[in-house]
Formats: sequence, structure tokens, C-alpha cells
Amino acid sequence: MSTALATSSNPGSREKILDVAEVLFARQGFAGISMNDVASPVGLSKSSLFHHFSGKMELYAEVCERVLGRIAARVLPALEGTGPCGEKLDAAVGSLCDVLSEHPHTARLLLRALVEDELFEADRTDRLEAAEGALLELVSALTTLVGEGVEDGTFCKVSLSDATQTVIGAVVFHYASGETGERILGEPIFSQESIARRKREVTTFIHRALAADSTTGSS
Amino acid sequence: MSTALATSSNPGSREKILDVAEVLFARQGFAGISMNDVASPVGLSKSSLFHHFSGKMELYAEVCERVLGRIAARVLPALEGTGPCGEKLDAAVGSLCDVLSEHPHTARLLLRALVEDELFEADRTDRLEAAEGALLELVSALTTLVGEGVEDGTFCKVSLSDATQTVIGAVVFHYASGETGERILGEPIFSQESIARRKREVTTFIHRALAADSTTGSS
DNA sequence: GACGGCCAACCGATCGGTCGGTAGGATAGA
DNA sequence: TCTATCCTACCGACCGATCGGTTGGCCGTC
Repeated sequence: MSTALATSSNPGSREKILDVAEVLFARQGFAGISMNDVASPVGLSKSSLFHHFSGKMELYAEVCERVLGRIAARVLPALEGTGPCGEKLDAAVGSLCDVLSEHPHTARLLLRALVEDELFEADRTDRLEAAEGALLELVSALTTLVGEGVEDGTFCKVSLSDATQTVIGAVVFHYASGETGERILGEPIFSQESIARRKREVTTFIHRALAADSTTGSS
Repeated sequence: MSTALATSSNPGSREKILDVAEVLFARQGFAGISMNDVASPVGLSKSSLFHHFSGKMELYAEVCERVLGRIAARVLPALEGTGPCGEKLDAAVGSLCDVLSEHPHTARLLLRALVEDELFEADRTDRLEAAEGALLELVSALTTLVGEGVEDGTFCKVSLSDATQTVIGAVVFHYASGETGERILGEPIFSQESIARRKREVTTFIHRALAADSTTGSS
């Protein structure tokens, strides 16, 4: 009563399902999570999930779509802004770090989506295709930016596609590395100071790797 | 008689099971593969797998152990050799590239092992612990090398653990990126020329990122 | 009374794992 | 040399549990 829930047409359930599913799929993958695993933390029965999503695959695809959208919303503006290529790249890497550290499971889901891609060859959803399209758009925007930097002399001559792959791996892996990563670091990955240091370190790492000359230009 | 096989204690089956399981686990993960999936390509029945391995977890652990061992056997010597830090790092990264491209599914399994780590908290095997120990040993050797380079002025001042994480991600991700990665590159990842270019590109990328001054030193 | 959110019960399929048994080479006692 | 025994590799049948998904119906709101 006092709380505003338990009314009909409860739009909260859908979002709650997506929230829970996002975390679980990120941690254990598509095959590692059952519909029951998702339903019970939400407080619903398994069959209710099928009322909101036509199947497990749909749910997974929508989760991916949402995550990719969140990333794109943050990173694309940084990539497409005006200004020097070097600054734009730093901003894009920084934005990616931000969004990956604000949603700690995002990187895992992203890495999984990349690594498990050809798994669903049989029954891909349109949604999943769309999500992958958004990802490729993001990646190609990054590649384009690197290409511009190489052409105008900001960056040194590198293979564009290789550099793009390297940058993605360098940034994303850390946030997805979980327990093992924390054992490497010797401290939590998502503590406030780790997040700040990580952003600084990986940004300058990439900046130095691509900068055409030694004047790194930072600070 | 003439052939040396078909005797008792057939060691071939065990190896064949491990070979198949390695590929399948790498592609679809622990939860995504059933014992039947492993058994039938080998040409055995599911129950025969339980004759060689006490359970699915054991099989997975042994696969991980074998893969980690293969990597360590190639990379550790490069890390521990004598010589300038810069050259040792280049050699280690190169060795890692070599072993990851020679066994195309290794990177995926490695990435999975890192990303799925806290999944098995309940029923970890001793073997799995051992494999993870080998991995951490490898990583800490890399961290040590970077530390030496920073101290003797070969590398610029970076957070050791962050640099290690970045290097691992930069190298490993590419070989695990599968179909999506090929769409980024626009060509096969494991073609002969891609392999060669990748090794060169990522090595110089890391070299430039860590080198203390602009004299990259490469030819 | 139509409709949306929800659920218990159920379905066939498949999961990891067990069990009893078979084929056949090695071994030992006679 | 014949035979009884043992062991390893292997398999078909089976087990309880769980999987994704369906069905029919309950309940509260318009």
C-alpha cells in the first residue's frame, strides 16, 4: 500500500528482469544461467519470464542490446566530437573506462559477446544482430579516428585494424578480469582509487603507444 | 602386431578426449558443453569419458592445466632469460603471440578461465588450483620484468600491475576475438600474413607504450 | 468482462553421473 | 600349452535432477 508497487501493469518487472539477467549472464554466460536463476532473484516465477520475453535467447539479446547501447551512448559522442585526434582518442578511452567501471559486469558481458559470437549461428535473433551492429559501428568509429590521426601525423604509422583490436583488449580486459585480475593487482578492481588510477594508466599507455613523437603531451 | 596400438592401456583415447574437449570448451565454455558433445567426436560413448576422468570438472581442469602449461613453456623462458628488459619483454610478447596463434582456441580458453574464475567457487579441483597457480606465476614474472625495466630506466614510470593487465589484454584479446574480430580486421585472424603482422604490430605497440624515451629502438 | 501480470503444474528433452556387463590382451599356475 | 584369472577400455541402459518452454487458470484493474 504505502509503497508504489504491486499495482497492475507493472513496468518495473521487465527492467528488474533485465537488470538481474545482465549480471548473471555476465558472470556465467548464456549457457551457464537458467531461466530459474534469473527469475528467483527478481521475485518472479520462471513462467512469468516467458510473459515478458519470448524465450531465453530474446532475453539475452535484449540484455546485450541494452549494454551495447549504454556503451555507445557514452563513447560515440567522444569519438565523433570535433578537435585534435589525440584528445578525442583520450576522451573515448576515458569514456569507455568510465562506463565499464560504473557498471562492473559490463566488460564481462562485452567480452563474452565477442568470444561467444559464432556460438549462436543457428538461432540468432534480430535483436542480437542489431546489438552486434551497434558494436561494429562503435569499433569502426574508433578505427576511423585512429586512421585520421595517422594521416594527419598525430599518431605513428600503424595497422588501423590491429591498433583498434589492441586498444579494445587493453581497455576492456582489465574490467572483466575479475578475481584473477584482483590477484594480479593485489587490490579490488572497482575500488574508487583503482578506478581512477586505471583510467589514467591505460589512457596514457595507449596515448604513448600511438603518439607520433615522444612529446606525450599529457599534463 | 605390426602396429604398436590396440594394446591395453590405450593412451591415445585420453589425449584425443583432451584435444576435443579443449576446442569445445574454448568455443562454448564449461556450461555450454556436455560430456556427450565431447564423447561423440572422439568416437567414444559418454560413459567411457568417466572411465578416464572422474567428472566433467576434472576434464575441464585438466584441459586448462594443459593449455596453461603450453603457454608457460613458451613464455617463461623468454621472461627469465638474461639481457635488456626491453628485449626480454619483446621476446615474451612475441612468444605469447606465437603460442596463441599456433593453437587458435587457446586464447579463448585463457580468457574464459579468467572471466569465469569465481564461477566454480564451490567445487574447484586441485588441478584447477594448480593451473591458476601456473597462470599467476606467469603473470607475476611479467610484472617483475616490467618492474625491473622501470627501475633501470628502460621503461617509463607506470603502475606495474596496471601495465601488466594492459599488456595481457592487448595481446590475448585479439586471438580470442573470433568472428567479430575478423569483421573488425576485415580478414581472417589466423591467416599466415595476419599472424605475422599482428605479432609485429602488438609488439611495437607495447614497446612504444612502455619505452622511457622516443628512441623506440626497433630497426 | 476484457486484459495484463503472474503462477503452479506439467511436458519432452537433456544434463552429469552410475551400474552391470563385455571383449580381449596380459599373467600365472598346472 | 591349456586354462583360470585379472585388468583395462569400453558400452548400453538407466537414474534423479534440471533444462527451456507450454498450458490453464487465478487475481486485480480498468
